[in-house]
Amino acid sequence: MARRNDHSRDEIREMALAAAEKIISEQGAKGLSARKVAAAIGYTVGTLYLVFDNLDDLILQINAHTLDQLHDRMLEEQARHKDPMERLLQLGHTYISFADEEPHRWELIFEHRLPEGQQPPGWFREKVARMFNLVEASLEPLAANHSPQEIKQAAAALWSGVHGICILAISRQLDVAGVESVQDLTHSLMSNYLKGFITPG
Amino acid sequence: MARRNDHSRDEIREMALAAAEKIISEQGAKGLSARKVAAAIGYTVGTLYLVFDNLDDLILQINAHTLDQLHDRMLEEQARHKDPMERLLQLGHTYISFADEEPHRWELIFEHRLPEGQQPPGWFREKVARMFNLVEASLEPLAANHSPQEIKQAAAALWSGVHGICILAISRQLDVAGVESVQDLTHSLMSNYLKGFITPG
DNA sequence: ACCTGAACACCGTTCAAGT
DNA sequence: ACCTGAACACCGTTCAAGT
Repeated sequence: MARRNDHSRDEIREMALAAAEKIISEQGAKGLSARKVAAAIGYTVGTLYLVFDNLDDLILQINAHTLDQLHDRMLEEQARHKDPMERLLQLGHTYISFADEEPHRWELIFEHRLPEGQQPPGWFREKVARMFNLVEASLEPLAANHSPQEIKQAAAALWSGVHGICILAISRQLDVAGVESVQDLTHSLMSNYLKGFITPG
Repeated sequence: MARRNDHSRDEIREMALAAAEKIISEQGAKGLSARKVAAAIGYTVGTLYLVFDNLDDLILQINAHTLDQLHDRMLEEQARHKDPMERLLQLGHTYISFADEEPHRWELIFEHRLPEGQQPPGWFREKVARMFNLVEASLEPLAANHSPQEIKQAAAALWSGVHGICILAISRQLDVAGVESVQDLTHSLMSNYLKGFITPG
């Protein structure tokens, strides 16, 4: 079973991340374990600790990758529209679609808790901020009569709202609420909020 | 260490739930273990399995209790207002306050995942529905010109929105978005949405 | 009848020892 | 130098055996 020198540090890292993502996608956060990842790439558990600080570190890196994918896709699909309102609404729909297609990986971003008192590293927080900034930037052209502070708050409200729909949809709690189409609900939330926000008085 | 006949089945159940809630409140979901709960009430692990099916069952019962408390408090604090709009807004504020005061217990309701394919029992789903119905009922007097179906959807949108704010606030992701007051954000979300929803045209 | 205590199959993490 | 394999301190869950 000795595989020494078969792979570089970086190769092992990539293999481990890919294997871990597969486990998460298929079985969710509960299905992940260091031993399973190690087995999947043909190494011993100990080897993982040469490449990651611990499981939290590994999960953080998976989440970083997921956030990158999500951000790329939001940019991509938004680029298909010219109308500012449609560009903003598209962000919400892309967010929902992604969560729907990759529920376990999407959930992991927001469910993963670092040990008490520890907070995510700066490079991770920036990836979250970047996504939020996309909402803010897309809202701006629609809200010329508002202060930057008001726009920031509105962007946070919109993102929170869409995010909440995702969470409740994934945990199937919206069934109870008699919701039929999650995309319709998202549209209703965003367009009514925007109508209220933009309309003067 | 033999405690036989010291307590009835029901007493052990209550003691275990109380001990488990304390652990959750203080240390979060990760801090909970069957062995810790057993130790806290002076019994062996095996005893817990005479009283609960498994850990998931225990957590479901904790969550049921938390949902009851939350619902009671929403009713209570709403009763302080007569104005329909204020009654509705109060629901959001109470929801946020509760999540802020009991983050770990509140999180557990929505983070806990049953094993693949299993869904919560009917009595649990009813507790979630009851909370949602409260939002719907409070929205009704404000939306006389809308169909029951539209009101249902609007209630779902409002609840999702407030819920999303809670989640992002607790996981400290709104800091990144430059939000100062969570209660202000909640007010902005609800009042702008309602303005858009109620305003004709 | 009620509860224990030990067992089983798993964990995350560390680190001396092997090649 | 690189990785292993065994160890340590934990898990959830079960169930024969003790009182």
